[in-house]
Amino acid sequence: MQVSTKFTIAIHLLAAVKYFGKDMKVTSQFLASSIGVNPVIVRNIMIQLQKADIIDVKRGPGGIVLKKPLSEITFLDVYNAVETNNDDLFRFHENPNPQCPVGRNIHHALDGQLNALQSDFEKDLSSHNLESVYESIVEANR
Amino acid sequence: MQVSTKFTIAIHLLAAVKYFGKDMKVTSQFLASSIGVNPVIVRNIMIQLQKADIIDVKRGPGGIVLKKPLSEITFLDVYNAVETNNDDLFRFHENPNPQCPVGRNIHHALDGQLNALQSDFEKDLSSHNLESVYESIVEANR
DNA sequence: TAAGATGTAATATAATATATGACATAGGAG
DNA sequence: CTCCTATGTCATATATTATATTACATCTTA
Repeated sequence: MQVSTKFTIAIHLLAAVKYFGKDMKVTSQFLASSIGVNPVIVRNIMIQLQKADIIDVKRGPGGIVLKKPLSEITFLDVYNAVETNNDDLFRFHENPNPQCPVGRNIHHALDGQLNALQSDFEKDLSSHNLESVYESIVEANR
Repeated sequence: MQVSTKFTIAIHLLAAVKYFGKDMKVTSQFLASSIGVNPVIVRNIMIQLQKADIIDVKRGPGGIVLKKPLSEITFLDVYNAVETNNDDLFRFHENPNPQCPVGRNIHHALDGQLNALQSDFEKDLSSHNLESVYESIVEANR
């Protein structure tokens, strides 16, 4: 399994909004060209980031605005905004045999540890924020 | 994204081998029935667990043997054995624009943190082992 | 040598990820 | 108030992955 590219695309998108936002109008078309994907992909991610209260999007003349400083946007915020399909990190096989002493109890025996692992992963994600990504890009262009 | 069911299937499999192995011959057919999946799925996972040096499989009369005590098999061992398609946890969008100051540097600006997150996740996985899963199943059947 | 189990190939299906064109609609700019 | 531009959204297409299944060759022990 892999985290989908929507995650890195969203981070790229947010860094680009911060980088270009003060000088020019940032559109989905422009972002799509910087990221290297179709504008519709960008628009869909924009919608997800809006729902997560991370950005504000104005229609008409267009314009994307960050609702928080990058230092307050964590990788977990972006991950949750974008990976909305399933809230369980681990997929469990669905038909363990209830007649079997192992099959009957495997779910209960595992769930606690799987949930703990998911919490750990989320905690790891929340310990990173977008400020350092942006800074690193600014640094590289100096 | 989600970790595939192969992960929980492999854990179920190993717990069942320990649980039943001393009293009876454990075959892929039997395991498939306990787990609730096709025997070929089980055999393929058996092959991956063999390659990872976790079990020994004898042909002919059949028979699966654990090569280590469950306490020495971590979730990371199982995860690595079974999730072999990609060794990167995060998939990166492939065509950031090299003409763009952000696109040109996003990879470098992110890679360090993504690798750190992967290491954290692997460390989390390695802090769990199969002994407690087995114990919990034994306990439930007492 | 026969039987039983694994190793493996071929194939089918469903779900997911990603890409793309088309167009209705909202909302500033003039 | 009208026009233009960019977003919101739909429909569809394609590739990849996950899972399921049948069939059979092959190995090993009894």
